[in-house]
Amino acid sequence: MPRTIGERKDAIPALAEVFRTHGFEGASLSLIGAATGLGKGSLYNFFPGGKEEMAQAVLDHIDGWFRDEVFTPLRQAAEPQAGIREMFRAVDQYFHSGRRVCLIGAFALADSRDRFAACVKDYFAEWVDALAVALRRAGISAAEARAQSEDVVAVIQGALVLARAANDEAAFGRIMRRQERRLLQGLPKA
Amino acid sequence: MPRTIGERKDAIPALAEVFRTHGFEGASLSLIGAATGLGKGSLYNFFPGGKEEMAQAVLDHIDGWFRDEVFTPLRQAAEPQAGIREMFRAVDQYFHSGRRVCLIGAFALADSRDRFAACVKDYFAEWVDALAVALRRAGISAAEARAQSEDVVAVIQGALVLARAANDEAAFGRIMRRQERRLLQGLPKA
DNA sequence: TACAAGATGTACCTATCGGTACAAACAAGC
DNA sequence: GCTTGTTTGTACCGATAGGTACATCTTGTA
Repeated sequence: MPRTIGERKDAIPALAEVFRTHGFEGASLSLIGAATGLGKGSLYNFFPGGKEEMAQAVLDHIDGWFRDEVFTPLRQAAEPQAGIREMFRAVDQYFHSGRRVCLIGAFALADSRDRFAACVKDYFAEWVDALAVALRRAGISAAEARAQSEDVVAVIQGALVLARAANDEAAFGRIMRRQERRLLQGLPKA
Repeated sequence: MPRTIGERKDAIPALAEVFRTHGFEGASLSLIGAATGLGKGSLYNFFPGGKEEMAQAVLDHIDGWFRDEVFTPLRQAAEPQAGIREMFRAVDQYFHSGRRVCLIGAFALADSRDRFAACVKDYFAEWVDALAVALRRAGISAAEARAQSEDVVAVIQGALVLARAANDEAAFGRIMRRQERRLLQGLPKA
C-alpha cells in the first residue's frame, strides 16, 4: 500500500530554492539532487515529467502561498487598509527582506516565460487585481486603483532587482516602506 | 596586416539579443553562432575568453550606451527637467516600449549576478545617482532625491517584468508615463 | 510473515555543452 | 607573387546535460 505522507511536497521548498538561485536552465539535475537530498530515482518517481514538472509544482506552490497570504487578505480584509498593510508585511517576509528573489519575476524575464506563460501571467494579473480591489474598497476610483496597483506591484519587483544588484538588502525595505506610506496616505478619510 | 575594421564590435548587438533572450547559461554557443552568423573559429578569435568575455563586452556596451544617452543628460542637461524627460524617452526607446528586457536586470536576478557583480552593481548605482543629481538640481533635498530616484529606477525594472509577464507591451508605457508625470509634478516651481 | 506498491540507487543512453587545435582561406604591403 | 598575420571552418575533446531502465530496498497491510 502507498505511504500516507506525500513526500513530493517535502521536496518543494528545496526545489524552489534551487530554481530561484540558478534559474530553470541553470538548475541541473545534479544540483537539484544535492539540494533536495534525493537521487534521480526518487525525483522521477515524484515528478515523472522531469524538471518541467518540478518547476511547475514550485510555481503552483508559490501561487497558492500568495493566494492565501496576500491576495485573499487584500480582497476580503474587513478593513482594506489592514489588507494592504498585511500585503507589505507578508511580501517582506516572503522575500526575506530582499535577500530572496521572486522566482516568477525571474522566469518572466528569462525564456522560461514561454514555458510557464499561463502561470507567470496569472500570478501578476491576480496580484494587481487583488490590490486594485482593496484600493477600490478604500474609496478610490476603479481606474485610479488599477493604475496604483500596477505601479506598486512593479516597484516591488523592481526593488528585488535593485536589492540583488546592489547586494544591499536594506534597499528593498526602504523602497517597500515608502510605497506603503505613499499608498496609505493617498487614501480618502485617512 | 590587421584589418582596420574591428569586426568584434559588429557582433555585439546580436550577442546582446541572444543573452537577453536566453540568459547567460541558456545562450549556448550554437545559439550564439546562429544569431551572429559566426562560427566558433571567429567567435573565439574575437573573444578569446569565450562566453564570459562575450557577455562582458555586451555589458560594457550597454553601460556605455546608458552613460551617453541617459546618465550624462541627467547630470548635465541645462534644464534638469529636460534631462529627466530625455531619460524616459531614451529608456522607452531602448526597451522597445517594453518588448525588450533589461539584460542587466535579468542578470541581477540570476546567478550570473555573481559573475558580473561589479558591472551589475555599478549600472544601477550610476542610474540612481544620475537621476538623484537631476532631482537635486531641480530643487529637491538630497535625501528626497535619492529616495525618489531609487523608486523610479525600481519601478522601471519592475515595469519590464510586468510587461513581459503579461505579454502586454502597453503596460510598460502606462507605468512609465505615470512615473514621469508624478516625478515632474513633484518638482518645485513647476 | 508474506505480499504488493511505492521509494530509491545505479548503470547507462544520446545529445549537447563550452572549449581547443589546426589547417585552409583570406587580405594587405612590399 | 610572395610573405605575414588574421579570419574562418572543421574535427575533435572531456564533461555534463536530461532522461530511462531496472533491480533492489522499504513499508504498510492483511
